[in-house]
Amino acid sequence: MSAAELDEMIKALSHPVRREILHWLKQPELLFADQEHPLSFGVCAGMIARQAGLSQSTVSAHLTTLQRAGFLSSKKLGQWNFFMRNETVIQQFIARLNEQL
Amino acid sequence: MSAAELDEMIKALSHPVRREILHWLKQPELLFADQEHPLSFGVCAGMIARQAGLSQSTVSAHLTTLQRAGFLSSKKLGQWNFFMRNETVIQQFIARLNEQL
DNA sequence: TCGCTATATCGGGTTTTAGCGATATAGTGT
DNA sequence: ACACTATATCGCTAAAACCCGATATAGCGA
Repeated sequence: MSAAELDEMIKALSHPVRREILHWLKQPELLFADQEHPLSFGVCAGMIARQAGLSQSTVSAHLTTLQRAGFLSSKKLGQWNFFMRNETVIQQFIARLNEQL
Repeated sequence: MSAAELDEMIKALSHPVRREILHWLKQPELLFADQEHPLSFGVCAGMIARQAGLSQSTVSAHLTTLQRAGFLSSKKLGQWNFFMRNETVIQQFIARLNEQL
């Protein structure tokens, strides 16, 4: 993980809504049990937008930010885009922060 | 550590210069060995400014941000203000991030 | 094809952040 | 008191981030 990548990751976490999204996706069954598609695919963007209470475009941008930083991966199925946490990256980030800080 | 405090801490880390400052202060003897005052007091603002290569006022603001977030503490001696890392807070922050994220 | 849904991207207005020089505050030494 | 040093704060401009509605893209179903 380069310094530039670390920078992008920390910036991605510097917005409370993005941290919330990451947190929600830790246990999707708590908040998104009503999703029509299996949660094993991830959680689709619309449900996350509804939970956040922000506009669709705003939340889409937040998801893009989290994905670009590497914290989320996405899987496109039909017209839906499902997002899930990238646990490996998250752990690497914490470890890197631990030694870098 | 409240959610608002965590937010302030992450925002404080979201600027690369502020992360560098924290890093420099981890082993002050590597970069600030020429300080006239004992490094046990911390590192004075002027030396940090010189190292950062930014204006005095800008670096002073960065130091204030880091201090408000709790990452740095300062000790005023005469006309100098010495800054040092608050290791306890830094470790608490990492731990909190680990469980929150 | 047409209409509907889900999502991404664009354009623009508002807010926040970063940087600087100038100034204020305060300590030091003469 | 005066000059000098160290640092914080102010006032400002520039850049970045945030949010929204509107539009574009693409899949789905009739």
